[in-house]
Amino acid sequence: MTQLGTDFFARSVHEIAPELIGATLLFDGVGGVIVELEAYDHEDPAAHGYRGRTKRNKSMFGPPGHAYVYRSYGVHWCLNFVCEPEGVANAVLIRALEPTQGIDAMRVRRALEDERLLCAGPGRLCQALGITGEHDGLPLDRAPFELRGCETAPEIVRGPRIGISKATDVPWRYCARGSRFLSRGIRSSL
DNA sequence: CACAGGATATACT
DNA sequence: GTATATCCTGTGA
Repeated sequence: MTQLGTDFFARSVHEIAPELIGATLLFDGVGGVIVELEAYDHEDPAAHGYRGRTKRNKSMFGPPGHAYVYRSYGVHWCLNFVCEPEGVANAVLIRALEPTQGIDAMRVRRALEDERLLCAGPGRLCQALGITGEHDGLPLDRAPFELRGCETAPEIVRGPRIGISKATDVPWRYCARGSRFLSRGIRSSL
């Protein structure tokens, strides 16, 4: 298992995104395998960084290899990984995990038995791991975060992104093929 | 399936 | 200032 550090994120989001499928994300020892994510780049009208820096998205403009945590619909927290180059706001939205560690802790936080739904969505995942706005801007290669690559890359399916109204034509959603822990099903478009 | 919940940002008057 | 949209989810029809 390789520890994924700053150098891993020092590349284009579109290279990084598919390589993160199958990686293990832990937060304070709780987490699992990434099975779903989406890429957002700085020329992307659907991305928060597209219209420039604000108080909410400032950590998107910070150094790569750090977390960008934002509040969605005033209710949920969502976790992104900031990618190179610094200062233009490229990031990967983590959308779903397959729970492997600390499952009992996640069940308590989510008040939910069903393992399949513990981390099946960006807001659910943050609730299960206990990630909030306090953790915005933290480095991913240091505690409480832990991020490890996998040795054998899983089969990947790409498709259009979810929950956006702009740039819906680009297939920048990546999923582990056949995973039952996805936030929603995917119809492979390419 | 529809829709409320409610912070943050932008686009209006 | 008000109105509308948003990288979502739980609940109830």
